[in-house]
Amino acid sequence: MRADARRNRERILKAARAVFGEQGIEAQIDDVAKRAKVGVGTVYRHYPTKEALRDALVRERFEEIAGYAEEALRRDDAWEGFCELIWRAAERNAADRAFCEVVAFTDQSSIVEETGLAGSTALLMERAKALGKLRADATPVDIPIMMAGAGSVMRAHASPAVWRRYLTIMLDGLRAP
Amino acid sequence: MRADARRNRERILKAARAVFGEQGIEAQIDDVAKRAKVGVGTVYRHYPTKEALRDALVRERFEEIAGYAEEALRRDDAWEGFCELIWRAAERNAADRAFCEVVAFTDQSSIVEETGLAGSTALLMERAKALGKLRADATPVDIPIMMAGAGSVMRAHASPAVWRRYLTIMLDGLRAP
Amino acid sequence: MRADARRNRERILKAARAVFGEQGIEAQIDDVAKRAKVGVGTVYRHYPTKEALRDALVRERFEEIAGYAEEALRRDDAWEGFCELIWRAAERNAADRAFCEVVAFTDQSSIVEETGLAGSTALLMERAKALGKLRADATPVDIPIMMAGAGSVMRAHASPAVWRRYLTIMLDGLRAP
Amino acid sequence: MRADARRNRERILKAARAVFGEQGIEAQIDDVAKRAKVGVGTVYRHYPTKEALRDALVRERFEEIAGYAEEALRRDDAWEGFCELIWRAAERNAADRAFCEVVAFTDQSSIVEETGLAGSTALLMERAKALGKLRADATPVDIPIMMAGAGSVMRAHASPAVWRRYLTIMLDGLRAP
DNA sequence: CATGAATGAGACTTCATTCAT
DNA sequence: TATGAATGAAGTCTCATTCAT
Repeated sequence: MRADARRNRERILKAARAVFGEQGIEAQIDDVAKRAKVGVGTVYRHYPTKEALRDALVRERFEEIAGYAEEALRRDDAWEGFCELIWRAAERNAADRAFCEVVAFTDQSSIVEETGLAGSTALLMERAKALGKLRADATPVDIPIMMAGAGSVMRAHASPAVWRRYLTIMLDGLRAP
Repeated sequence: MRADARRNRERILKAARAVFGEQGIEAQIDDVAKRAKVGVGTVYRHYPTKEALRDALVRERFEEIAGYAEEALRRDDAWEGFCELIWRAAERNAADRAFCEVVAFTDQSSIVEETGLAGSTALLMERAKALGKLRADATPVDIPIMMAGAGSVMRAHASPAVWRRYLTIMLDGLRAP
Repeated sequence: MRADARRNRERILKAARAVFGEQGIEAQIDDVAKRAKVGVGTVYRHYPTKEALRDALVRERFEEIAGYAEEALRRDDAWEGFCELIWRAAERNAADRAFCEVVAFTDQSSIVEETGLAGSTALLMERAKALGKLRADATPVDIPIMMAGAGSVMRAHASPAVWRRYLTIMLDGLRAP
Repeated sequence: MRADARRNRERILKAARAVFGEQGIEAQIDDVAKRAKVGVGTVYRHYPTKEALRDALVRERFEEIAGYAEEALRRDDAWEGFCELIWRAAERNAADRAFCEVVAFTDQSSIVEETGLAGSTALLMERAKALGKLRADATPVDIPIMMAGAGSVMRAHASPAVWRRYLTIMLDGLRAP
């Protein structure tokens, strides 16, 4: 890919992050283009539909979170790693309106699978169960569920205190009795 | 209000319940009117904006749930009453796409307040705490939070098993340690 | 249908006739709306797609021509009736750019069938053959063929003399040897 | 012109023939470039507009047909030569969607003139008239007319039988009575 | 009061052509 | 000279809301 194309692609992604983050999935491609100081056509050249752009953003974020999961796996206490993963992911997502909307309303399990997040989380949870700290019946699907829930709580209630409270309860619910 | 006007209002509400329930907030007023066998103008006469109609539906549902809360208050064990309230509300909401979307994405606390649901729940939770069954730091805002979470889980994952699992974890998280 | 709706529908059709006639199938719906002094939405209410509007125009014209065919059937000499039909249809179409384009490039046989033009023409041709004036191997499909040919000649060559010459040759070709 | 430039020009023409032939005038320059394995810029360097490229293709074809006309002139019977010319040209054009569209909708007489096709045809027709086989009032403009008609028939009706029938009638119409 | 036709801003997307690399 | 990324006007269609009948 040519240097200028890569530069533009970056600009578009950056602009998209901002615009989607502020306005949610309803954000307009024209606004993204304007923000990126690029013609609409350029946006469409890189991402052939609005959905493609949105998915790129979502995937990017899940890749980042997959990175957190890798780090969490390196911790001694898998349960603590698990909790930290959840908290870090949530902190990261809190300001991103579109991401919250997407995970809250659509099943993103294929992306979760592809980014390796599913795998790492499964491993992490198994270990946490082995430690007797995670409830035995917890499953990897609980993660998307929590994220969906957290996403909507974040969208519906401005205050971080509210979603933090939500996560606290949720994690307590997941702790082994 | 004239008799026919009241009748129309009822028809509109009924149609709106069906249409919004099936199609979510994106549903069109025209469809509601068509279903109600009424002109769009009539819908707008009763509910000046789409939001007004949606709010009427939401309020109606919260009033129903407030009724459940009243019943729950009459039970001997407040914690059991609380759990039952949550489960009944969830069962009720599960099939209503628009309701899920609304509670998942917007703060409906004023309606919750006005319908008396806030008050009953507060009382119920106090009693459950007194029994030592609800965690001491639980607060009435946890209810809308749970509903937001459940709403999004319901929208994102078709299977009832998924949101039931979600509620189970959530209620376990709320149980006194 | 309400009086104002019918009036608008008429205005739209009239505007469409003019705009499509002048600019061909590429004409824009916005222009039709502007010409009809009506919002775009109104055009789309009456004709849900551009194609629907175009088809309405085409059908209208074929109905008119089907009327000519009825008249032609009432003439004593079927061959003369046939020729007259062709000439009248051509005169009618000559000024209509979109119609020429449509018949020149797309098979409109279903509309030809539905308007009854196919039937009348078949009858007319049978009689003309019985008189020994139309070549025995001529078939009703030759009509759309002639119209396609005439349409393109009309579009490609401004002068009426050119397409009249075309029709003359064509009809001579159809005359019994 | 440099050797590689000439080579590119050839590749572009070849690709354009294929792409326009398949998709008609609506074909995109990008597709031509892709097929030619060349950048769009290169196409535009050789042919400054889409029309220029299309015209090059049309001219090329008319030159080929002019060659047929030369051959036809060498035949003993000018009328037979004329008929053969028409048939050969038609067979050649039938598979070329863009060519059909161009001749069906635009007057290409200047190209017909420039390629010498006009001259050869005029001569051929004069001779055929002298033989008493071509109708006396036939003129060289009848050729583009027939081609326009045939082009549209070819586009509108998939089956070769249909346009062959068209040409048969047309040639019968041109035969001296 | 009821009706439903009309409105029109605004959304997404395409593609001929230009121009930086 | 070649490349192909960038441009952006323009086109189709939608839908919340208004208003004439």
